[in-house]
Amino acid sequence: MNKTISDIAQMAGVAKSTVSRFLNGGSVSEDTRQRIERIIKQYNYVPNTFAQSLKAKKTSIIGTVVPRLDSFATSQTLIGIDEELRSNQYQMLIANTSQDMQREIDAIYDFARQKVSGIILLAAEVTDAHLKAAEDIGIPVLLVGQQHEQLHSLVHNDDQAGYEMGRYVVEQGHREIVYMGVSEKDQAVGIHRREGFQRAITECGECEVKYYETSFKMSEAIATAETILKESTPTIIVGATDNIALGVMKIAFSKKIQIPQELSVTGFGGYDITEMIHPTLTTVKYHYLQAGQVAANHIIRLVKGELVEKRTVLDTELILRESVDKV
Amino acid sequence: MNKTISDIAQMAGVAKSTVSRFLNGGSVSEDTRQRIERIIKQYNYVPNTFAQSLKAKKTSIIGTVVPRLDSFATSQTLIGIDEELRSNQYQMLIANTSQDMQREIDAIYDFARQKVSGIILLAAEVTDAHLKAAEDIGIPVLLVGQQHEQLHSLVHNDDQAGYEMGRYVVEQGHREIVYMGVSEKDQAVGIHRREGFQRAITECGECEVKYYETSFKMSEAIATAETILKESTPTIIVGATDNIALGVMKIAFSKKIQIPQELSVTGFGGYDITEMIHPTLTTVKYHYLQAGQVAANHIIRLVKGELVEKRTVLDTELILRESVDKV
DNA sequence: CTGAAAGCGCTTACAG
DNA sequence: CTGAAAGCGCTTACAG
Repeated sequence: MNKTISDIAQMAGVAKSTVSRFLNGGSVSEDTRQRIERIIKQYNYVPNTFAQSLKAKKTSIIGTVVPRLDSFATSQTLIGIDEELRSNQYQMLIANTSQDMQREIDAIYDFARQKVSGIILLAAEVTDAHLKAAEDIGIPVLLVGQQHEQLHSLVHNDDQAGYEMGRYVVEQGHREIVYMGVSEKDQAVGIHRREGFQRAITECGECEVKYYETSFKMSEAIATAETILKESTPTIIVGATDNIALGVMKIAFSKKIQIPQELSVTGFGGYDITEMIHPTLTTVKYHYLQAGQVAANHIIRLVKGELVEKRTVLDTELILRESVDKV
Repeated sequence: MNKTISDIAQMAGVAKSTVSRFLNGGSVSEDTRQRIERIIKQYNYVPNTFAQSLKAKKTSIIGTVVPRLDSFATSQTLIGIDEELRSNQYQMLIANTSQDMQREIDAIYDFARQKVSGIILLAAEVTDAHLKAAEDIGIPVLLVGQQHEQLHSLVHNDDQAGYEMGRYVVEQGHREIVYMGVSEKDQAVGIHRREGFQRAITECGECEVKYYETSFKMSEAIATAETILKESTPTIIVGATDNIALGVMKIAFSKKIQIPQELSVTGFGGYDITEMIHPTLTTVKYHYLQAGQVAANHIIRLVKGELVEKRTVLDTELILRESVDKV
């Protein structure tokens, strides 16, 4: 039922190679151009993408690997990628790996098999298997959210984020400080963010902070926070993510601890939800949407063989809201 | 660099048609099978999907059209679809339309061009253009979240959800009831959900409810709620979605109206966030993940030409939490 | 500017 | 069970 290039050629009274040339912007006579154009419009002809790809051995598709779909950061980044890709006539293919490392690796190979032109990898952790996969496939790969010297990467300035939050906490007079972080396997969040924070604490001179490790899951954050509040009486708890901060707020509410009067709380991320709740959460905003746009832009340039800086760092922004009190 | 079926055939000392037959589960002698298998494994051969699709004129891809990526409902549904598709060897392609109706239509045609086997359409509104597109392409389409007699559809039981919430509100003794709904263009939410609620109110006999229309955006919900609270003093505000309820809570907090002591609030959806906040929100849980799984299952059956009920309705579940007081 | 021919990597009847 | 041949719908040198 769909017309092929041969049909169009025949109806326009030319050879199919001429139609192909027209389609691909080659030079054809004015007369031919008009005839072909008319027929194409009339039958609403669109080239078969498979046949094109089979010849070209490549596509205009960028594959994006995400660890999970139900996170603010992922959604926003994907939207940014999609927008930018679309306006450059690229398509986005999404592979969700549900935080399964092996599926992440598989997804990279799968994308290669489908001849995507480039891959954007939103990974929480970069292993040797990731590096090997990236090397094996011979397709540009861009890492987002983490960095690695062997890969092009785009990161948020976690060090700055941590540092600014640290300075603010110190400035507000807090001295009983607790920081709830995550595993160092996630270098960006587990190491850089925390180290930035620590830097501010160190500069303070007289300040100290107690570190606890928890996970990205709110249920675990709640459990950890409960333990913390049993063992000590911090004036502020800094959650390494907004979700962790939400967990802290939750346990505080149930223990009738007033925020921020009795306990200040902060997060990182700048999720929409942080300004919907009460009190609104002081946090560091990460520009996920922009990250997505820049990522798309970079991968396209890599695909075209253009030069792209090996590592791009996006600024973050401290957002002061209601969940922190001065002591 | 990638091996083709000819390479494999040659190395195995057979014809490529034999390799193809082997690949597609046709009968080959034990001896041949082993030889081919060995070579394939050795070179890690994977068939070129374009060539396959070009011949087959179809793919194992299901296209999913979503109005937005940054919504709990969408994320959960997508995860469900992805899971189920994956375990049936299908792939998911996502097209995000950013709530742009035209892009929704375009996406349907685009998918058809890419020869997806089926399309899952998460639309808030079904127009004639949608119906025409579905008809034009000659590919199975499954509507999720809305229903239409011309299309296979999968919906949540909005009527039941509304009704149960209505009964609960009445049982709790509320008589100053406000319902904040959305446009009737969204039939599921704008009409069915509200009508279910109204049914419970009508059955009550002595009850009444004032309806206001707002939008899915929290900022608008906040504005609408503010107006409502200026004009009247309801004992409960029922938001047609959790986001609307969140908007109500937000304005209540800022006006120092205690929830639920001075004002009860409820929503619909069962978003994760509703149990992270304080007070936790009484709502009706929609089983989005399951909806995604069922949707994937149905579209696969439609693709295979199997019989699928025209309309499937998923139960909802009233979740009682802290945001409602008895009066 | 235009067209005939070869070829991309598969699959599918059709013979044998 | 196996293989030669045709064909899916394009693009790309190569002649003219």
